Amino acid sequence: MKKRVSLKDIAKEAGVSIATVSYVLSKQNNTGISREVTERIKRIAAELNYRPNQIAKSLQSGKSHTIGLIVADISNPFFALIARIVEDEAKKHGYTVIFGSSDEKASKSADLIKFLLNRQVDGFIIAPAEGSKDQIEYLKAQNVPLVLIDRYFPKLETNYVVIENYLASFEATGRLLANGNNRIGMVAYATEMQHMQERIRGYRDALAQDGISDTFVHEIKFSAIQSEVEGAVDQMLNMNDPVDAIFFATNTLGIIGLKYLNRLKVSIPKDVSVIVFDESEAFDFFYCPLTYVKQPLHDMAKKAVEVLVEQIADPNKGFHKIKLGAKLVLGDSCA
Amino acid sequence: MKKRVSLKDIAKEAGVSIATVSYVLSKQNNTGISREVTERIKRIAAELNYRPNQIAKSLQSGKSHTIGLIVADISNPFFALIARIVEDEAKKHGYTVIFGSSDEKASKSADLIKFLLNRQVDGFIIAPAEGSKDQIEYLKAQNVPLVLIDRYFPKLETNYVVIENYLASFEATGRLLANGNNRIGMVAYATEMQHMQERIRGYRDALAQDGISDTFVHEIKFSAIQSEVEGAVDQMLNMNDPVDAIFFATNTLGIIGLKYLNRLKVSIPKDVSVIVFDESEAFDFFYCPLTYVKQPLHDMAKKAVEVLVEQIADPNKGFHKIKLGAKLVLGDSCA
DNA sequence: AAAATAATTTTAAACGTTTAAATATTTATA
DNA sequence: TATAAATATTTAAACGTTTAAAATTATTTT
Repeated sequence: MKKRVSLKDIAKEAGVSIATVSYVLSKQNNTGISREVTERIKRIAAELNYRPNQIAKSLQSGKSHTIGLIVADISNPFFALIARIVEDEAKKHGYTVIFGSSDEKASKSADLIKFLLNRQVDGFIIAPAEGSKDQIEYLKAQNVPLVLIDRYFPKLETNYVVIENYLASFEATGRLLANGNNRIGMVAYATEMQHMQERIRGYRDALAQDGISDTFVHEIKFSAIQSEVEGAVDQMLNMNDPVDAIFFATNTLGIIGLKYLNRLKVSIPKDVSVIVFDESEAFDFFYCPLTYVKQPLHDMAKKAVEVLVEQIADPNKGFHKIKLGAKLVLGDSCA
Repeated sequence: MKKRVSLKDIAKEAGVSIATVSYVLSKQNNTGISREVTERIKRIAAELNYRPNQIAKSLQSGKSHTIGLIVADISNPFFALIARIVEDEAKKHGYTVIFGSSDEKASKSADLIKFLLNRQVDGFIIAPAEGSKDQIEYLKAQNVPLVLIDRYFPKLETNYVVIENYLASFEATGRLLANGNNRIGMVAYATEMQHMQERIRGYRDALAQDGISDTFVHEIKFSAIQSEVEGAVDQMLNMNDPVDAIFFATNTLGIIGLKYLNRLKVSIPKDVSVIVFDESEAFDFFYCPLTYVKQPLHDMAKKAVEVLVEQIADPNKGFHKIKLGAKLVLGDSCA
């Protein structure tokens, strides 16, 4: 790689000191450098195609103007979209994004955090994995600006931007009930993470409010999603008194579950009603327009960047705890 | 943000010079530092939770151990998957990834390249946008290691990892012909980029080889994808002698086209046959299993990282020009 | 024309690291 | 016990930037 042009090169060419060049090039105006020298330096900088070395700037300023984004999996459309919005919003504020995928594993998350800290990111946006609470606490203790997204730890004071999982789930389940279903199963992830537990609680409370005591929650391990979802569906359909509705707690669970229901030739909503938390391009091709919970992803990601940038600028502002509402979009999948 | 622990802090604590600490901590062994001092320094470093400042290392070494990834849109599953694989492969080689989305615009691509150069990335993996040829030439002239992915410029000597677009398209079109279709339309993007032109050429040659002179290529502008795809489909179906098959040249075009065909209640493959270049989660929900071209995305991304890392290590190795085969996966959508 | 003031430019240190070269210390050899 | 040799440690410069403070030069003011 060709040696990059530095202030030194410009200084030599212009016959002035490095400092003079720096003043001219890094302050917008009023630097006390003469008009003539200013112009000469600017001309030479342009001629030599000077590009400031951001790394040197970072070392000097202690700011990298970089934010670390940690999600479960950047190839999951849910997170990919978040990443895209974070990228755009961050750029608006002059920040670059370095991302990493934790695969929902605390160990990978820890590696990523270390890695990104070494690279001196100015702050983090994290969709925390289960068991990563101590990592977040560590960052807090180090006063590293951070915003949790999508999930958070209720017992930990942090900035976060999440959605009203309980309400959304309560509403979705309520819709199934209102449509006459009363044996409603739920397929969720096996995780203590609050967002998932809230979705389950919303489901349970909705049933309880209707005086229904039979709940069927199937918690799926990340390590064997497909087989466990299929097992859960099998179980729910093969009970003595099978379910008449299934509520999938995420995008991925819904896709896998619906694919399996297709394979079983279970007809929706005739044989069983379905609601999915999250949307997906894929659902547009499902023969039956789905009823699903639409998360305000754009707002969530945008807000997260805003909060983070604010925290970086002034770490002593109080915590931002933001819960956004989700919308139940009605299709024909729960009759 | 709390002041980070530096070599200086450790040195002071240990009563030795910074250099000694550096030798102990950065060389694995045989540094000529006494056993006793070595152990003391290591202990103190651990106690203080020392983390090397990667930025300072980068400044000193001239290597950032970062690669820039530029794709059209990170939220497009095609690129999101590439990003994920690049991330994983890069990490294996000790590299971090900074990504950016060009939205197929040369101007955005130029901004991104500047931005990433300022951040001293060691090299680039780029899915180049139309009109970005001069940017790539500039990077070449500056001897910045780079690998093009998915697309390339035939007249420009660079490293690239792409697929055999012509062959794949030829084969796909051949399949439509073999199944008895002979009025075959194609929906592609309006771009001079070679990958798209090759797909169109493959389609044309396949028809020509069968002695069919009626070709219907609709080139869609990025600025109005949905309306133009729908217009193209309308036109193809409302001709005097309508098409009996449609070949969508990408993922996105296919999804939009199929959604529209659904809305028109056009039945596949009864009313019209369909093949799509690329796969998508969404296609799994389409009522008719699709015949599609499956790209070896994993190999492509992995190879791109390998080539880039090799180029960074030794920029004088010759260019790697890699074309991977794609596979036609048979469904029931072309009868 | 000297002194005071203002305008311009340079020096030098700093950010945190690496590393060649110099120096200091210990151990071995004669 | 000098001296040579080997071992251990430090000094100093460098990477490219910023910026306070010092120095220089030019312009006013008396």
